[in-house]
Amino acid sequence: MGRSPCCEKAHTNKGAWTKEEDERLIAYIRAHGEGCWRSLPKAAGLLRCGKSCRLRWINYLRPDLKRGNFTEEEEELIIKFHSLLGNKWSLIAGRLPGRTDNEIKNYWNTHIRRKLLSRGIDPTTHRSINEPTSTQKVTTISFAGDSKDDYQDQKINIKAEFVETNKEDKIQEKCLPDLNLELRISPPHHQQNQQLDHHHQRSNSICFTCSLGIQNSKDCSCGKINGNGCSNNIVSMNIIAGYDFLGLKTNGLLDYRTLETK
DNA sequence: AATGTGAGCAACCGCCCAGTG
DNA sequence: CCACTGGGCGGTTGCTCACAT
Repeated sequence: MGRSPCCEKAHTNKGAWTKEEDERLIAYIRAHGEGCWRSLPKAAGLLRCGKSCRLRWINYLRPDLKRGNFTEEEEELIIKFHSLLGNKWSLIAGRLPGRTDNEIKNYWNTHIRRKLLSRGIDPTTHRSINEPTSTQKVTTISFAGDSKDDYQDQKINIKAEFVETNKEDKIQEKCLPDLNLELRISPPHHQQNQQLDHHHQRSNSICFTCSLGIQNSKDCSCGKINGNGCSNNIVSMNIIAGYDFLGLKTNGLLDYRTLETK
């Protein structure tokens, strides 16, 4: 028995949504809320695929959407988040209220990408296009410890050194914060806190989604919101430099716990 | 006015993953 | 443990429109 399709394609409309379809979808969700997308089209009297309904609602019909051009601030944020997260449009969208992943993705591909290229910046790596690849050295990847219980000994140190070899690098240095990343396989969060307490360094760290200001995210793993604490096999990133990933000055350490190993 | 071309964007496709029985 | 489902995501497509020729 194979996987059943999400809808019967022969009996579904495709292409642009009509005003009537929009109104039906809005009316149904207002009355019943967002529920099972698979059964929604039939219940709402729409000849559409459930996925299509979901996409239409999330990207265009949701009442909290902000329409119109992106501001300079939003554009800067997108560039900075993209330099950190890559094409994780949904994560980026979570940081920009009223914007959808699809909208950001389109804006990136049509505007920002071209703008960066015209500035001589590779939109994928956020580094100078003319920059020799040899200038970036990744060193010191070490595994230590063989006890399963000793998480501290399972630390993986990955230090990225951006070696300055020409004038372009000096320009690049101004564009990107200087990151010195320490990645580690860490113990469960409560264990780590105990260890920190032991050293009189109680952690007030928050997870990545919380640090981005995303409220009630399902990705939250720090327990500040859902109280679940952290899971095993977490890669945490301590940004040791005096600037966070947005290039903003910071005094303390940032701890990003949701960059989990998969 | 007709045609060509490129940009912008809405929508679709297919894959992935977590949840469930 | 496995099969299946629903939902989510990123990549891609193709339509529309503005502008140039």
